[in-house]
Amino acid sequence: MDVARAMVQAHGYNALSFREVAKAVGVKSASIHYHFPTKGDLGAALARRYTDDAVMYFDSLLAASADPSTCIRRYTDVFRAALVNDNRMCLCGIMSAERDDLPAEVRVEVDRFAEVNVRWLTKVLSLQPSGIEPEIAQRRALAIYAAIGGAQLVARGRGDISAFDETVETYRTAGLLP
Amino acid sequence: MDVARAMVQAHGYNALSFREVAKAVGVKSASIHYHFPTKGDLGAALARRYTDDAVMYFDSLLAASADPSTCIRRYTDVFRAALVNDNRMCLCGIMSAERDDLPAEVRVEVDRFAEVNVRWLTKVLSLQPSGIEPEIAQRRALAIYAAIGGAQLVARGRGDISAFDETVETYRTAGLLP
DNA sequence: GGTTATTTACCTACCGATAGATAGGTAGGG
DNA sequence: CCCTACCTATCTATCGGTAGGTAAATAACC
Repeated sequence: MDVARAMVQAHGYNALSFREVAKAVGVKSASIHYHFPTKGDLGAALARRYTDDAVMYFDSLLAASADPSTCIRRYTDVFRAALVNDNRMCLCGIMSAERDDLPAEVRVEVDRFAEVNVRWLTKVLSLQPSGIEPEIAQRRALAIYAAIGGAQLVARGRGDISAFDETVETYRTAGLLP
Repeated sequence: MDVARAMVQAHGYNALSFREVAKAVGVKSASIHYHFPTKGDLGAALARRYTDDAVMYFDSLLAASADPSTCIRRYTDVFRAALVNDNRMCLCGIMSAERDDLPAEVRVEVDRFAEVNVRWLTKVLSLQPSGIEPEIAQRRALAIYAAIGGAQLVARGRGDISAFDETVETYRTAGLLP
């Protein structure tokens, strides 16, 4: 699954191949089918684990610090880390570009990732001492999620992490990020 | 080329198929190869025309109005229009997700699209009466380009144009957009 | 103007590679 | 004894791309 995840993060769901995964881990492609009968099963398992891991990490951030500014900083660092790690994308970010071609079981997991991200961001924004209406917080959360995803995509295209850093910093000074 | 462009906007470069294009226009795939010997030739031609059209339209916007706020509004409307039109993506936006797998001749065109967008946005931001340093303007332009692309991707995933509208509006009230 | 040569834009019929998926067999540990 | 986790072998579908042929339009020449 680690190999498959890396493949998708680098080249998208479509480029995920049973034969390539099998070759990388030293077995035959039929053996992968034994654990994941269809490609949709494999893709859904990847996205599910990815989202679950994210939820756990994000919750641990909130438990460690109630400061929105710090939380958001750690949040953007997660997306930054994907770029640092072999110029990869967020698994569900790159999959969402192929959304219409994904098997249904994969699509629901990709959608869930976006949902939990927005939900968590909404919660963090609501912690601000200044106070913010729930509906506004949710819109702002969606805007942040979209902006970070876009920044990751653009920075990866440029192969330049500083482009990501400067873009996120621009979001901050502009007032989009707390 | 219109058919091919629509296919890429909907499903990405990888899903672009000579046979599918040929079927849609009522010829055989070999006839497409006559005009575009390789898939890279076709993809590069699509991206080149797309970028050239964008440059022409953006320049006409600047000629029609020197007001940054109005220009940016028209700019975001271009990306909005793609969503309205069959829930499509920006051609080069979706291609940039597959950047590492693109033939070189396609990749340079995709990169050029991002470049001309950032350049144009930089020029528009520089028109602001408040005055802005060139380097800051360019960073801000990149941030805007990334944010709009991200908003388009997220809104398409939700199949909800109002998500795009609200996100752009949030960018505006936050101060990212003039 | 009429004839010939060339080019354009398509066609049929393939090729090799690769994809996901399946059937059926086998070694080994509990 | 049987189940887990692999294997070999193969299927069908689709991919980009090529070879070679053809009808019609166009250009060149006498």
